[in-house]
Amino acid sequence: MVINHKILENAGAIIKNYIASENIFTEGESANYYFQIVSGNVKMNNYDESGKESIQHLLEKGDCIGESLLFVDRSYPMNAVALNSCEILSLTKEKFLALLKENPKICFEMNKSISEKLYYKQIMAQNMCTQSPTVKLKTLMDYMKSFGCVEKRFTFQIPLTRQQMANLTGLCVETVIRALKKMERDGKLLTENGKILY
DNA sequence: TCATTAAAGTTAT
DNA sequence: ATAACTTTAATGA
Repeated sequence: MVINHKILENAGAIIKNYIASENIFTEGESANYYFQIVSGNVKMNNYDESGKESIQHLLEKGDCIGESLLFVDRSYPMNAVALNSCEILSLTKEKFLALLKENPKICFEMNKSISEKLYYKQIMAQNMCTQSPTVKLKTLMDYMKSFGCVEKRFTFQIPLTRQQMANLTGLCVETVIRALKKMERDGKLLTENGKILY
């Protein structure tokens, strides 16, 4: 969790509820709130001209959404969409910035949060340029696994659908499936009724 | 080699 | 039930 729940509520944050596929914000809007997930999952995405979806980030409980836009005078370059029922704490930009000014510890946590997302972006930016689909998927899965507690081989279940992995890497689903099968053949991962163990 | 299209099977809502 | 996801196969850049 980036900011303590109580602190946020004391600062004036309220809980908003969202249903699956509901937009939290959309591309082009200006950022007026700080959002932090209490429960549920959220994706940040874009669509290209042909309608193909690209997923920027997948977020879960404790993560904040689009916080970097609160520090620059720009509109959102992507959408934030609830993947399931979500409870999200929201605090106005003004109150959020005031909270940071008077609380260095929270400010530090915010830096950590933004840096973590930047780290992911840096890894993926390089990844997207690499040609090989297996390398792209390996990089993505290594990153996901780095959050898992257990380090044993084939114990971490990738919490993504193949469709999501395709949208995260810019590959098409069919290529993801073929690449994963190849990796399974090469003993890089295990599969258990569709679930990927890495 | 990978994307695209199509078609069919499977899972989740 | 219906939509979303998975898989296989054929074709083309």
